[in-house]
Amino acid sequence: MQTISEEKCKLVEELGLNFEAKHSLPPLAGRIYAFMILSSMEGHSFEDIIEITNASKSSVSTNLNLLVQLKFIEYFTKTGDRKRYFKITKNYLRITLEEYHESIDKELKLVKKVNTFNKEHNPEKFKKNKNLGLIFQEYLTTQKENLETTIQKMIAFKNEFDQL
Amino acid sequence: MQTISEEKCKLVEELGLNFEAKHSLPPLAGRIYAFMILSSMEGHSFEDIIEITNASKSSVSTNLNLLVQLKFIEYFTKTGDRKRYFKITKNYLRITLEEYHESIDKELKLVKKVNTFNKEHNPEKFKKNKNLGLIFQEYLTTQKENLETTIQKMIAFKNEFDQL
DNA sequence: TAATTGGTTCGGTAGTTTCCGAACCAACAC
DNA sequence: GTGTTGGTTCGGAAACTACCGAACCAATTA
Repeated sequence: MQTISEEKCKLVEELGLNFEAKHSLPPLAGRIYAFMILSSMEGHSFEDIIEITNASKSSVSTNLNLLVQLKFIEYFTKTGDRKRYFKITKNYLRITLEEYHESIDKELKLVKKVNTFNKEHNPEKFKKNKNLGLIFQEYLTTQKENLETTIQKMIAFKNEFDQL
Repeated sequence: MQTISEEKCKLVEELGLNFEAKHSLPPLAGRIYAFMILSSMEGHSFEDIIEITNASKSSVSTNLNLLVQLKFIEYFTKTGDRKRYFKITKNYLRITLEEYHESIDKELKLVKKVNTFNKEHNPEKFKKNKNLGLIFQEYLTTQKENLETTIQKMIAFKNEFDQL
């Protein structure tokens, strides 16, 4: 029976809630993901995760598969061992950023649409709020650009790292 | 019976879903808020909103009060008229940004906690991922700073505007 | 062959969310 | 007083979500 320290347990809950909210995942998926982030790279078996999360086989199966599908985690096998071992993907930070990027891009497009709509249909309101609207739009653009350069940085670092 | 154009109707749905997700609001609250953003500043009565959203009195009441409490919308009255008229608050963009700020601040604190934890408990993993982790942390810091300057800009503009 | 292991699929259930209608309340009109 | 208007509160229904257990399947072992 595997146990984890109380400190880790608490952090798993906190992180889990965060993932749940940020990526709209089911609670169990959030906890599994959080646990993986706080663990050594070696990989955890299906059974390990059942024990640690205190959840059923079926729930763990469903949520592991979900996380794999979303590329947050991946699994590997060992020769002469039918088990699958799970760990976070090497790219999990980049994937997170790419999700953020998509989200902000969507919001930016919406804001532009709204501005166009109001400019046409509520011209007085648009004039009054024009500058605030533009400040907001500018903010989103900056955030998006920062995301893009960060993603580039990560990719660059990854390449450099893999050369070693 | 008040009706709105199909174009506006579609945009309300799209924007509504976005608010729902970004601020974790009930769907109806999201739609009401979206509708307000796309309307003239004049204010809409309780009844207007019932007709436009095709929702019940009770649901509209609940969700209007929620939006007021969250300061996304506000209401005013007219002398000799018992009705309340609702419109988005002047600060709704700033409030949105402040919500984002709180959220990113929370995430940044968590990331730092996780880095500290892994540094102590999974030193090899930490060393491997150190740079990626720091890039991520740096990204969050930049986003937070951008939010802060944007909020300042909005406040500054607001003051300037009110002087007129 | 049968038994075990590792994991998936399916049906159902408990819990939660969102909404509604009916009853209600307060203010005003008659 | 009674009736109407503007809005709130409460109980419950419908829909959705997250999870579980049991049955199942496929690969391996005996």
